[in-house]
Amino acid sequence: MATMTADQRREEARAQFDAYLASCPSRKLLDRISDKWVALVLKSLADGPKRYSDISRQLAGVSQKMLTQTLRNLERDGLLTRTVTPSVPVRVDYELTPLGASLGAVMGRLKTWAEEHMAEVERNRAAYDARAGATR
Amino acid sequence: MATMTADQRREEARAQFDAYLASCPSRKLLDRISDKWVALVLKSLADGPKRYSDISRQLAGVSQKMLTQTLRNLERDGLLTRTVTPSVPVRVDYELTPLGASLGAVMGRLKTWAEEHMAEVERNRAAYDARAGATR
DNA sequence: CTGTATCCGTATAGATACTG
DNA sequence: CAGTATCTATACGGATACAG
Repeated sequence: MATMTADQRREEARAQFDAYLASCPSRKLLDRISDKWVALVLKSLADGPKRYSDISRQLAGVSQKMLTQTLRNLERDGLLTRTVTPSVPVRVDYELTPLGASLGAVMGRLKTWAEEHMAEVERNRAAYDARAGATR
Repeated sequence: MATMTADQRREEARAQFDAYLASCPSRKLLDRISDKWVALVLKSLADGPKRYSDISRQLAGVSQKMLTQTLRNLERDGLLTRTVTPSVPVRVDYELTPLGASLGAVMGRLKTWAEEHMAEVERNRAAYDARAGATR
């Protein structure tokens, strides 16, 4: 094997790590669920199918663009189904698949942890900032 | 109460929803853990304390800037501790707090779901793309 | 009603160079 | 060894206008 500079070795290690990350299931999952509206859509659909406008009304902060984009991505991944009723005006219903529902259950675990511990995190953060502010 | 246009009502609903989101523990948690390197750092420290350079070597893809930033944020939130040993050269050790370890455990659930189901998600995605491609 | 198309401002990650 | 400071490119969310 030819000799390599430290820079070359570093670069190779980085490339390998990036490849590892790209194939890592956990990483892919995190990329998917950390989209800003995914968790909220999953939660909105957790208690049954809903129409586009219903979801839109429930998640008052979401733009049409982002809602459509989020729904499309979730449909693409098989986490929900999209059913078009060609009436006038058209009606589109979204419903979680079993796969989507099971992901929703896991997200529920996160929610539980958040409700139990985020207040402590907030306190830690405030204390840290107070210390940093005091020494400045 | 004064009358409001539909636009005004919409805007108010959006403002309220944004406020709700800002105070939602789950949202805050998701914002924190979806930082690109948080999960990896938690995992790296799961099996015991490590030095800065050790983490850096293990996560070959991370830049110094992002690693430092991630570690600082986690320290700020009380999820890990930072211990400086003023030798020459300096030595800095990072270690999960119990809070950080408990978050790591929850992340483990996500990992399990990912390992069990992400392959199916990938297949769904590929099938969806194949359909979309065929009709184009 | 349920979208699509386009533009724009900002936030973020990363590269690079420098320091105690 | 363990950072800090600065710059840049890109991606992303959001606003707006339009359409089937």
